[in-house]
Amino acid sequence: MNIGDAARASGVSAKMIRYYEDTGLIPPAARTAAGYRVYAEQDVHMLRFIRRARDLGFSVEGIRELLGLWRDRDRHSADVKRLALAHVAELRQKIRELEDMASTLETLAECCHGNDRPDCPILSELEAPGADGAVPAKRAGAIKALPATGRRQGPRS
Amino acid sequence: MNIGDAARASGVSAKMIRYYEDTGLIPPAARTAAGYRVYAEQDVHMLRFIRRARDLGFSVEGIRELLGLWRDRDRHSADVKRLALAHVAELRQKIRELEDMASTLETLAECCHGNDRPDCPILSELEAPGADGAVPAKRAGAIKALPATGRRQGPRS
DNA sequence: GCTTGACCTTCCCACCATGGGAAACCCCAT
DNA sequence: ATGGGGTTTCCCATGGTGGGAAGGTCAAGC
Repeated sequence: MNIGDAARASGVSAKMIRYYEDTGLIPPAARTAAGYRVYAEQDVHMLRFIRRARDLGFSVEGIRELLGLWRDRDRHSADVKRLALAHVAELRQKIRELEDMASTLETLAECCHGNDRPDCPILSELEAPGADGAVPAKRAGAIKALPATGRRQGPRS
Repeated sequence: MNIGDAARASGVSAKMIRYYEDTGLIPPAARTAAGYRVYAEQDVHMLRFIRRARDLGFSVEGIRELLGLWRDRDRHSADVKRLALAHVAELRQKIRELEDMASTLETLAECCHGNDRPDCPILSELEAPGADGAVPAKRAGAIKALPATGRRQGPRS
């Protein structure tokens, strides 16, 4: 199986498969005499594992740990659980931050007439925040525009 | 006022002020004979505006639009409101995706004994998803490790 | 005046995960 | 043998942010 077939079968793009190999997330693939990477069902299995972990929002580093446990037949499920719950905590933290932003902004928008006049409480608040601390004090980064949802190189869509 | 002072006064790091200038988000600052950037209160005002918009999760491009409206005395508050509500919708969308991930993972974790035995439903699900579609089909990117919350160059902390 | 330390300048590099594209090569079917 | 589609490596871009080096500047204290 060539890399393109593995990509289609796993839902991980060929580009990313090479990247995962480069960064040591997955072991180097076998090669044909001509240098083509060759994949077996087992490799596709692993790629699918990775793909699903990404779908659950794990970072590549997180996946590295998950893969370690996956391959370790003597693993303790407690370790997996700990990893998973730590990730859930991160997700919930992020959700809280986004929710704070959204509700603040929504509140401001509700106060805005939304007509053809220039006065606008949203801009006023950005100019000089009210003492009510409507704008949260903490940074959490912009909304990383949802990276093109939907598998880009998935099984022939 | 030099760039360091403007940074402290606005909560935007000197690095980022230069970056915003480079990318045209803010106009080029005046310079001393020696080439030092010089800022007036008005510039700090604008930087604070930017800073607060970032705190609300706006992207730099979004801020570019906000700044345009801010500077336009003939703006329609409806345009500001539309921008704000569109951003709220983005935030809520992202929240939904993260919430899906978190709840899926939490459910799986609840089913995991979390002991010293190797069998673990979390890994099983990653290996081969149950037909219940526990793993969401869409990608939303990993959790971009919360970028160092707290103003890094804030007003003399 | 001279030194010292804090500041400023530009330029390059790194992160993370992903895609785009070029130049070259390979394989298979007609 | 030719053409089309696969593959290889390599470089570049994204977005926002920081780190750091090499060199210029300024102000305070001696």
